[in-house]
Amino acid sequence: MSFTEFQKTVNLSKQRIYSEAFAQYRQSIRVKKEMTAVKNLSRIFDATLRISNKKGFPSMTMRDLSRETGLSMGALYTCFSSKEDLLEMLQRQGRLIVDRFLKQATEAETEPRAKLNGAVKTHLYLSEAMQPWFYFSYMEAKNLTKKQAKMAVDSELYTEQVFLDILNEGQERGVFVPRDYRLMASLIKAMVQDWYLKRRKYAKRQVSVDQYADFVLALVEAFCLAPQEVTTLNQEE
Amino acid sequence: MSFTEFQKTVNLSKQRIYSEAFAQYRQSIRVKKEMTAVKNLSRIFDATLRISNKKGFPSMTMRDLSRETGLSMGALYTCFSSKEDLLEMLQRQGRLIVDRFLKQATEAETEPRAKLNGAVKTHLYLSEAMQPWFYFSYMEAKNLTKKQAKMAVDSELYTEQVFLDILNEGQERGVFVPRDYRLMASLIKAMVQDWYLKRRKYAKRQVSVDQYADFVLALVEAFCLAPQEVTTLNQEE
DNA sequence: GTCTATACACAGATAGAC
DNA sequence: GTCTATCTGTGTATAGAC
Repeated sequence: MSFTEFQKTVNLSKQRIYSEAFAQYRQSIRVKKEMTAVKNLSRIFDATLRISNKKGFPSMTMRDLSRETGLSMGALYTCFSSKEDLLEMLQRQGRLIVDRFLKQATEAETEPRAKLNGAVKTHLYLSEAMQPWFYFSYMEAKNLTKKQAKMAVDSELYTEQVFLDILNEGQERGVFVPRDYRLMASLIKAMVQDWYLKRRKYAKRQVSVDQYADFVLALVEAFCLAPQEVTTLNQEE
Repeated sequence: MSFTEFQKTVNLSKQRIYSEAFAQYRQSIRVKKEMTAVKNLSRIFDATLRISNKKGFPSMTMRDLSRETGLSMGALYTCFSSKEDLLEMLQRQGRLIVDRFLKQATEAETEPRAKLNGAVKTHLYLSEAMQPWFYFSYMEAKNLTKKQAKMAVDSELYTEQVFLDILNEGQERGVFVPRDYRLMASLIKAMVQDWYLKRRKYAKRQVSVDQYADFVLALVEAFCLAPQEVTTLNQEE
């Protein structure tokens, strides 16, 4: 799947998930009509990401948010019960989308190299399609409650584990040579993160997400691929 | 130089630089005796890093800082004129140390592979010796003034340029094969940053800074080294 | 449901005693 | 030089009119 197609499916699923978010938070939300709630919540989430990614969530005031959304303070507080509650909702709905996409994507391939390729591309595509949310989650991790922070760390470790499992399986099957794959998985994660953390730098240099993905994969394979696989690769070309 | 030796030289130079910081900020500091100022400033800087790296600089209150340093609010404000001023001083003194060490380190080697090795190790050692400051600078970049933010970005690009120059020179001399070295330099930087951003994760897994450095270098060389260099490498062993 | 006006808490900063 | 007590601004959150 190309990135453009991927982007579309993410946007579609966003709408569904906003509705689900409303259902889940119905208790803590005063607004009763779903349409109003979803419409406002999506504006609020977008505005929160825009403002927070400029000056940080703790420095974003409710008056900032009121200005950016065009809603009054009163209207804002019918959608959430506190600033902390807003953070939690934003956090949760983002993870909902991410989890859904990552789970479905890892099931497609079976061959280790194709699996690795798929995993890296899915992660990069997803972080590109939801860049503001990924950036926000990384930078505001400190402001989360203990429970929320643990979930954030867990989901990061889960990602790493996906890479690690693929690398280990590849080694067992003789596709990859023995290496410290724990460390390798961490570094793949680090490189994937750099893509959304330094989004502007790469945009300025006109590096596309596909170029980035291919480069990271080539780098990792140069280090991990067994010699016979490299030969196979050359014959294919 | 081993990391332990490196650590010592950094600590020595810290003392000198605190004195210099005092000299530089003499105008905006009310305290007159150098000894008092330096003693307090170093306590304040350390406490600021400790608190901010837990909850973020904007969420750190002056009362937090007062508690952590054991100094009263009044005493704090004799050392700096505002919270923003404190941020600027901390930022500047950190960069002073970093610049000094990076400049002196790049001059030592001439051969491309040794140069790359030296550059990566110096960066990792320095970020390890001053981990709280590096973490702080990365995370609080949003809170800096425009001028300060530009300096932070510049110094990041400078680092990348150091790696890029080494890689390009290596390619010209036939030690490295042709690659997109702009992107390669960015990824090296990303991996170096991951070391100080995820300090706890690596500590928990008992990965030492030397292990990390060696792994990153092996990964990069597997991708960039010309075939004849790999042969040379194997013969050496 | 949405607005305006306001309550209340707490932040940064300083004055003045010692 | 350092302390305690206090000023003033601004942030979150809500009450009540429309």
